[in-house]
Amino acid sequence: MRALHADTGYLLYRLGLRSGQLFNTFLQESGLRLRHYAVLRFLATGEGALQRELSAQLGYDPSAIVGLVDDLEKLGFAERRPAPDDRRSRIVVLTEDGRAFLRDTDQAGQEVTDELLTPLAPAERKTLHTLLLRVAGNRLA
Amino acid sequence: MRALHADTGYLLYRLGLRSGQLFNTFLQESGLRLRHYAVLRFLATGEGALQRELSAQLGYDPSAIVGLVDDLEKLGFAERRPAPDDRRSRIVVLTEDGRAFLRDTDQAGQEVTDELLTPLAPAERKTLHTLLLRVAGNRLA
DNA sequence: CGTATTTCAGGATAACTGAAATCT
DNA sequence: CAGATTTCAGTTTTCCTGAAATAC
Repeated sequence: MRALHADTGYLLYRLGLRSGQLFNTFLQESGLRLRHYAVLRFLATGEGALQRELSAQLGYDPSAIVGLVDDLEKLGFAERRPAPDDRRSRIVVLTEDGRAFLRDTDQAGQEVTDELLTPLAPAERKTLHTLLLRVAGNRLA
Repeated sequence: MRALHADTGYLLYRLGLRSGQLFNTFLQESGLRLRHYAVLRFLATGEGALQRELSAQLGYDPSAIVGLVDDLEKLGFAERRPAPDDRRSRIVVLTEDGRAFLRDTDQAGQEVTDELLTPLAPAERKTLHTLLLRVAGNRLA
C-alpha cells in the first residue's frame, strides 16, 4: 500500500491548505481573506474586470463574487462601474486606496511564500514555480 | 505589481483546491470525502493510530476526527479499540473491508493524480514530487 | 424565446469554540 | 492540581443551489 505522502495530488492538496492558512493569517489584521486579496491582485493586473471574469479566472462561484466585491467596496479598495458595451455587466476596478494597500502589503505577502518555501534553495524554488505553472496550464493564473 | 500567477504560494493554494476537488469527485460514488480517504490511507501505513495522531498528522481539528472515524465505523472500514497503555486514548485500526476498499480504489486514485499532472513528463513529475516533499518537510505525510 | 450577468435567499457543509468526562 | 484525550453542543463560516431581475 502506498503511503499518503507518496501521492503528488495529495501533497498538493495538503500544501495548498497550508499555504492558504499562512496567507489568511497574514491578512487577518487587514480584515481581508485570501479570496479578497486574490481579487485585488487580479484587478491590479489589468484595467478592471467583469465579475464573471473574476469568477472564471479565480475559480470562485459567481454568487460568491458578489459578496467579495461588496466587502472590497465597503473598505474603499474597489468600485463597480457600468460596462459601456453591456448593461448587464459591471466592471470592477481598483481604487487608489486599493492600489496603496497592495503596495503596502506586497512585501509581507512575499515573505509568507518565502516562509513556506524555506526548505528550498532559490534555484529549486524557481524549478518548483515553473512546474506548478505548467500544471496550472492555461486554466488559471 | 506582481501578477497573481507570479506567486508560488498562491499557485500551491489554487492547485491544492483543484486537486482536492478532483479527488472528491472521484470519491463521490463511494460516499466518502477526501478527509475520510486521507484517514484510511494514513491508517494503512501503520498498525493503527490514536485519534490525536490522526489530528496532528492530517491537520484536521480533533473534534473533526470524531465524526470522520464515526463515518468510517458505520461503513465498516475502521474500528476503535481501547489503547492498552492509556485508557484516555483509543486506537483506530483498518478493518479487512477498509483494506479491500483501498485496494480497489488505489488505481483510480492514481489516475486522478495522473490527470492533474498531465502537462508534465514523467521525469518532471518526479522532480515536482521531490520538491513538494521537501516543502512539506517533517510536518506531515 | 433562449441565453448571459448579476444578485439574493435558502439550506447544506464544514470548521472552530468551549466545555464536559475521563484519565495521566 | 495541571495537562492530555476524546466527545459533544453550539456557533460561525463557507459553499452551493435555485430563482429573480435585467439585458443580450
